[in-house]
Amino acid sequence: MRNPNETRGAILHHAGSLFNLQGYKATSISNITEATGYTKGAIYRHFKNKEKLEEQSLVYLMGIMFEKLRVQIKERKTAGDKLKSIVYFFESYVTKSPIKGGCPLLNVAIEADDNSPHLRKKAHTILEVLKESIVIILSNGIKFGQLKKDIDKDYYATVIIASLEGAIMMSKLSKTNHDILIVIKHLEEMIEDITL
Amino acid sequence: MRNPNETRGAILHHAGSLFNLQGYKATSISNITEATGYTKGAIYRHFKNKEKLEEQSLVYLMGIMFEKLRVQIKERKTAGDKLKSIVYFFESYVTKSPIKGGCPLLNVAIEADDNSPHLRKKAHTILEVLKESIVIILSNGIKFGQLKKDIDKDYYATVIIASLEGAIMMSKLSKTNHDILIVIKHLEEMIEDITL
DNA sequence: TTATTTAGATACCGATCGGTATCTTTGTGC
DNA sequence: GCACAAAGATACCGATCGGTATCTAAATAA
Repeated sequence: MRNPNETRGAILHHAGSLFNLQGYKATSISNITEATGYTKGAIYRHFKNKEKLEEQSLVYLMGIMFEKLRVQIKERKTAGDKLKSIVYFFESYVTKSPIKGGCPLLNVAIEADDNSPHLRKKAHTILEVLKESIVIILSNGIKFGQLKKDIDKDYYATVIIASLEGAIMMSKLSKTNHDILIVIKHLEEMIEDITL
Repeated sequence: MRNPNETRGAILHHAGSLFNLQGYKATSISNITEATGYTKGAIYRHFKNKEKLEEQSLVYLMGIMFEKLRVQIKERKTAGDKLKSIVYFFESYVTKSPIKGGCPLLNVAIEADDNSPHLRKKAHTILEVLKESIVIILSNGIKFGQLKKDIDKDYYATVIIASLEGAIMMSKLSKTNHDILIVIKHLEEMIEDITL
């Protein structure tokens, strides 16, 4: 009946959801005990303190997102289609987010930049991983003759991420997907421009 | 010696700074008493409760930003230059932000979307004002023959805001202006494309 | 079956939260 | 100069915060 791994997973799951929805600082341990049904004793057995729980929850959330994204990318054959699948993945944050509260990277970046250096550092690494995975798609696209040869990979990776994250922010405020659909259109054209 | 207007202004100023830097929920009334030198008695005389103080502080912050932006825009003659001045204004959030903590609109949008409906609503209005001011520049640019005739104004306004806000987020994590400079380059080219 | 370890519950800690009632001090109109 | 109103300081409230010490109950090894 008792399963420590399952308990730990349930805590991470619910804590991650709450952190992403309400914010890290704004979510209390009590919120998490209520959501999980476990007590403080259980939480503090599995996590040294709230700071560590925040870190692990962020890693857990991003693990989910990257896994979903990886599946989407893998389904497509060409670099252009792979890039577009990333774009559509971000649109899902708005319309049918796999995790309530939208993009965990955006959320943690805004909350953790000045205070919470531990979260900021982790978020920065996550951003680098995301950027790098786009760069790799671009590199392979060039190698396999699907994309134009002399494009600035860092440039396109940055523009894609920035405009999508910004659009998520706008869509959060308007509560529609109007803004992100516009940005998607823009990025689709941009991707077409570098496709051979 | 005693000046209620000055007191109110000082509270708004310091509260606004702290809210923008640490977050609204994460900033306590005590933080504000320490920053201002005033006591709770003074704060609660001028503001009904923390919620109202948050709202007024946001309005105060955005007032500063819009005023600075307005000056930048007014200095330029053509629509293209006016648009670029907006872009450079956003870059200043990263390199020499007029307010610590970066863009108040981005910050409040991420923190206030799910909880704090009062802040979310105000933030949404602010976003609409920002978008509308870009649309007006585009409209005037068309009217005065500086921009191409049949451009989608909403499209360009949205792409500009989204990519700049997203770039600010990225620059916050990397603690450099690398990302926003890339986005600026992208937007400069985009603006050139619609300039006659 | 029993001894031992470990997962989780319970009860509590001091600190801090937002908020308020009350008091003192300052400026103002007469 | 005096009465009054407004500004701000002080002291306190109950609730909640993150965290811990201790206890009970369940799984495991012998």
